[in-house]
Amino acid sequence: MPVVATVPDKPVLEGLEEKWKARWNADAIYRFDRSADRSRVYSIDTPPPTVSGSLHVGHVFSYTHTDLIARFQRMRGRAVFYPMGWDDNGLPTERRVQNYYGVSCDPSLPYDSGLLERVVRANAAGGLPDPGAGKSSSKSGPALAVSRPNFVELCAVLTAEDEKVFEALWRHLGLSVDWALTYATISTDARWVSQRAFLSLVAKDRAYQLEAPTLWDVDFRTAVAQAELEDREMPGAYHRIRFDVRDTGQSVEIETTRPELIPACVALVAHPGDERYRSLLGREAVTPLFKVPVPIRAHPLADPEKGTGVAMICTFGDVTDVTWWRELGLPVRAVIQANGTLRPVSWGAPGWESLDADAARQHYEALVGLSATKARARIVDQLREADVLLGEPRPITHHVKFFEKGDRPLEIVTSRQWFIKSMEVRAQLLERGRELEWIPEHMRSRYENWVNGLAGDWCISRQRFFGVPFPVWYRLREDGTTDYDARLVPSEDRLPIDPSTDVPEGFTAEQRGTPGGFVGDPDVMDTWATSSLSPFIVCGWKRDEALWKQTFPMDLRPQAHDIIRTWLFSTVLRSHLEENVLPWKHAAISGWVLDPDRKKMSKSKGNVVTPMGLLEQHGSDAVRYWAAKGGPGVDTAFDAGQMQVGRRLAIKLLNASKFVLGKTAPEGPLTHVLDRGLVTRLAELVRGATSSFERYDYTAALRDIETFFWWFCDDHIEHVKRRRAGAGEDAASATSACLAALSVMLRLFAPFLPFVTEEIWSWWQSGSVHRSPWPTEAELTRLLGGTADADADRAVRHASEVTAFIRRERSLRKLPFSVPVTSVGLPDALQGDWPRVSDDVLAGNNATQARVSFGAGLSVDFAMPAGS
RNA sequence: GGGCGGUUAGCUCAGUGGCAGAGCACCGGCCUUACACGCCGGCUGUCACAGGUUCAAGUCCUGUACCGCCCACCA
Repeated sequence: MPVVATVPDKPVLEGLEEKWKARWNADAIYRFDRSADRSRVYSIDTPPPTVSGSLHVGHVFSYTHTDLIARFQRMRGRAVFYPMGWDDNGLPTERRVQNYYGVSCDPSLPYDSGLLERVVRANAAGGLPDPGAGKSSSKSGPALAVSRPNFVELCAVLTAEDEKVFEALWRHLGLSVDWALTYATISTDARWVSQRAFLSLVAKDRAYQLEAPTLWDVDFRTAVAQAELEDREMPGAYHRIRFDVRDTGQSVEIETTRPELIPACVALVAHPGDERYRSLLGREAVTPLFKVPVPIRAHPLADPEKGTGVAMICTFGDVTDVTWWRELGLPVRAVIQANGTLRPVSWGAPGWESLDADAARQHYEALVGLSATKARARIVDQLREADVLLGEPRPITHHVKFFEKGDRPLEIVTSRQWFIKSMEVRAQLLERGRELEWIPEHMRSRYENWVNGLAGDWCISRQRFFGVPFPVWYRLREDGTTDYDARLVPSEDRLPIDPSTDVPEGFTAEQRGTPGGFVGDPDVMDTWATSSLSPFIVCGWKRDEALWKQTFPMDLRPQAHDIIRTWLFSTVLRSHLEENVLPWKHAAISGWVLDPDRKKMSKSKGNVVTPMGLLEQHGSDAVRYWAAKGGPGVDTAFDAGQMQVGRRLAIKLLNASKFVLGKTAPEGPLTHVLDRGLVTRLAELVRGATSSFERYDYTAALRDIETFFWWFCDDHIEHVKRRRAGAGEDAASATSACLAALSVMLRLFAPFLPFVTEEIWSWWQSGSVHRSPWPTEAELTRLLGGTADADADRAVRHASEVTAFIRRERSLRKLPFSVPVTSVGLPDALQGDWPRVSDDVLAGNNATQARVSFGAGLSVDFAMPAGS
């Protein structure tokens, strides 16, 4: 049957995105097949981007990688489960909503059902601000205090707008997501899963609440987890300070970078083996200024090399202080409060005993209410006046722990928090990490590094508003204090709840906050406590048993390497604790996009190109081409040049396809050796590309496919085009081979260049190329009569060699193609293949009249133009 | 300080024991009937360094240097 193709006269790339993204949506070609058997399903745990930030070129890069795999698996016949999520939960959204609507959250307020409409209407004028501009664009005037449910409503309204923009970009990029599966981390579903899974952990005693010293951000006024820390280099100074040793007339010197914590000092410590201080152990020192007697103790963590070898233990200056405090059984004498300032204390009262309470009061009065930094400057003056500061402070730079989103160093504040027990399952988590297939393999060590370095259980409570609330209330005693042991939890069918407005079973709303009544847990969960459940959210855990069986454990977790310690780790943990299984088979870790200076592209450097602008400038296929060149886990330079190359490739595909489809000669069996060689080599290409893709090595697949395609255009087409223009058996053979090659190459390119391949496919095929079967060796060898044709493959190589030689000679002699070849000399080795390829090779080189002879090597002569 | 990765052409990179490669850039030529948004060709190397294993090393081993990342490091 002759091919009927509708080929445009001048095919172009412009407009393909608009045309095909609409069609794919209308035809639902990426819809997940709910009837597919588990063995046929390929499920992907897509990273939900933070919608209150901006998508940048790094997202385009890594999400393309996932899409390449999704498209390959789909064409291989898998029912691909490929949802998109939006991370709209957490601090970034909270900040953005506060600024945008001029509101602040007050969890003690009752829900106001009319507030949403009023606030949104008041803000209706003017477009949405730039999502990235959150921090600086705060509204003037006092913030309107709203209840937590109202605040969450506003978050939902604003993030819905952001999500539309994100979705439009992903569609334009050609991600083959099933948009019917989209989820959001603050959605009812996600809150249900978070609360249900949390209650499950509590029931299994895998989660607990504890009042303990916790890493604390004084600006956000919330606890933070180990995974959210980062170290920053800060200027600081060593202050050498003299403490008197009680009853001896001796003194001892310490060095500290935080002299403002002297009022919080509870002990001094030295190494047990440090001879210099052995005689002091067991004695008491007296803190300067505040005259508090503190014990001098020994602990192996005290480093004789640091400072004077004696350290001041404060509650709490750093995590080592916490260790010392706990292991030495020391009292708490906390001065830093939640907002980072020094709180008032009663000198002389229990716990604040002083040998000179008046002096302590007087010195401390000047410090109360000051931030740590200001208090430090003040106390240095006091120490100097008291003549206990030895020498001047010695400036140093040191590393200080920060909340990754914070602006001031973390403090350690005692507070009541929820924790998930991760320490006790550390060994099993390491085992899970070994079970997981990492792409690339070496990323596993990042995970092991992190698990081995865990310092404590995972603190999941945050003193914020926008997030999933803890579904817990507490009884109030008759004296009005909270009885944290008398926990009230809702029945499962009420989830999700908000304990700040919902009422526990058996109570009335009036009993909230009253003696004998109840109070809701004020906190929300860490955003990772929800994100870690993404497989549970998308796969229908405890809500859709059929879907769960069909999709979980998932096949692929794609993500970047910087969140191995957070998202990947926490997901493995939750899946292990809840289902006792690894959440996915493979983890594909993408690299970063680097700017030409080899630095990670970041907004602050002002070098981020807007993704939509990029797609519009180069075309989505071209940008995808560049992205596909970056292998898994490989940081890749932003390179507009590669996008240009991708664009040219797409254009070349249009033109080559136009040529192949332009002649509708009858098809016939593959009689000609060059056609048989083409198909043989094609089968080899398919084998290699398939195996590369199966190993998630899409980069190698693309390279091989592309190389083949250019050879097809440059050599094969040039050889056969004249034969194909003729008639008869050999013309039919050429037509058949070219059509087969085109069909195969379009399908091979389809994951990389979904728009241009779909466009060309539509010229002559029905249905979507993205739903067509991935090519197989078998379909090609069938054309050859059952087996690959090694002789033909060799003949093809010889043909290309001769052509390359003639072209080189023509070029070196600067002769146009119109000057015909008069004679060709060939090595004897070619005698066997030559008769079968000579017509095509000679025709392709304007050499049809040339004399051919055999001898030692290659030679060629041209009809020299007159005058040369 | 611990761990991981990298170092190959001017640039970006591939190369998984067997003749050092691709694209870009640069230079030269060509409108040959799909494509001038094209085609053909050319130039370009201390494979970071030092040692070792091997018939054979860019590739495997040991060490060094530098770059990047992860983790730890607040007295």
